[in-house]
Amino acid sequence: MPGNATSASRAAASASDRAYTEIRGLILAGDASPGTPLREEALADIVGVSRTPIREALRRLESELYASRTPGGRLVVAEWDSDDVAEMFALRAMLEGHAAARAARRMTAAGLAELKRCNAAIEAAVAQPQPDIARFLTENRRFHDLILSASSSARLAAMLAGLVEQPIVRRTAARYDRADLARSAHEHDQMIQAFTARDEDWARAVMTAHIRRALHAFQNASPSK
Amino acid sequence: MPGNATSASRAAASASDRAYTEIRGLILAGDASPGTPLREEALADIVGVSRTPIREALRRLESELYASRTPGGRLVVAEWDSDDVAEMFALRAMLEGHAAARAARRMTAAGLAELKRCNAAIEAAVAQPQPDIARFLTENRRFHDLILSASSSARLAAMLAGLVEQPIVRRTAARYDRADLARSAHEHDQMIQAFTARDEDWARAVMTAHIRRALHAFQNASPSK
DNA sequence: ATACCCGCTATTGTATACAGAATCGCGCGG
DNA sequence: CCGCGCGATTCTGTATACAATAGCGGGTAT
Repeated sequence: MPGNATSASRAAASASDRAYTEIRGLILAGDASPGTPLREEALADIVGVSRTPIREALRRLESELYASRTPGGRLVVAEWDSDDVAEMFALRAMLEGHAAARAARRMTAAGLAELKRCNAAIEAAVAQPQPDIARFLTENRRFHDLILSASSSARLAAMLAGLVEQPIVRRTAARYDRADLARSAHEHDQMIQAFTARDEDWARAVMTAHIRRALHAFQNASPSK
Repeated sequence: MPGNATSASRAAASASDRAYTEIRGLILAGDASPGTPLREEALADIVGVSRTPIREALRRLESELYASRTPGGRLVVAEWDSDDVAEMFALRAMLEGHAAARAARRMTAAGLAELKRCNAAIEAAVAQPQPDIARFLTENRRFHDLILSASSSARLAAMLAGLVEQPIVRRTAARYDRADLARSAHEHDQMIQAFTARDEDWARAVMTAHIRRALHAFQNASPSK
């Protein structure tokens, strides 16, 4: 059984993608604290590729604000204060709300059926004696992705890509109690109803509320940070 | 007088930046129509740099949806249909509206004074017998940049960066008649009032209306496209 | 003791070289 | 006559080499 699951499952991706994932992982895990310089050669040694894919990964991380540039052009790990996290949630609420509104216009019967199956899986994961958080996270992500894809806006998808931090979602869900998890599923259900009714405003409002509630759950989970 | 003004004025920027600007220019000018393959070596010859900076420019253009990837990993000039342009305006309206709301909270006296001077310049440019469109565009951009910077959100700035297409703004303004231009200045003035009153919702609403009007001006200017 | 200047080193920016994958055209077979 | 497979060619992905520049530390003069 060579290697661990994480690296094995990503072995097929390109070197740039692996570099991106790995470096981002270092940042999000806190192994590289804010202000730490991101030196290309050092990272190349860590990831095990040359500087070229490292550079591409860093440019991407810079554009997503994981890293910031010093006056002299060096990259350092960016500071993420609570204001920025709140801003990320606010932007997500707006953009995913917009996605939901678009999706309400464009939703197909097949897409709707898939959403229902997906949320049924979420409800099942929540209903267990010990809620299955991992399952919840997987299916929750899928639920949101289905809506995003139903919105048929590549631009929206691109903008949201760098905004939906799974580590943040995970931390949020980890603090959800059963009632919160059930509420989430219920909100998803409301969205399905809004899609069925093709009511854009309703869909937008439910999605916005859904994400803003997540913001406050996250803030309660880590009050000082 | 060697070279032209454009290339001369950008000679100091890095090779990657020049590549980005030049390639984007080719796309926006229509020299490279949608579907045209963007081959790295060919572009390297055109721009006069090696493939490395070309690659960085292309990754950036790809992330901003100027280019899209074929199944095999080749880049081609992306198709921009009227739906996508409308979507860009919609997103701009949301995001700049959000920026205006944040700015209303954070606006300083100095920032407000600068906005007033800026809009005075716009009004002057509009009031001339032959409205000074170039001046209008410069100061208009500055006006919006001032608000964005007053909003103090690096993330918002990053998201809007790829969205505010000067060529589109230019085409829009080119079709504005004097009344439209005056209306623009008047809307700016309303924003200044909203900032003075620190009324977030007002600022957001005026900004949203401002940009949505621009969308319709743009659509009227090029009805078939 | 402190502030400034100079030279060295570390680090990024750019170019080039090489390897692997995808596409296109040709010839073959149905 | 059309479809399919296979090889040559083209293109991208990655590694390495070279150039330029920013930052740091030591040394010196005031």
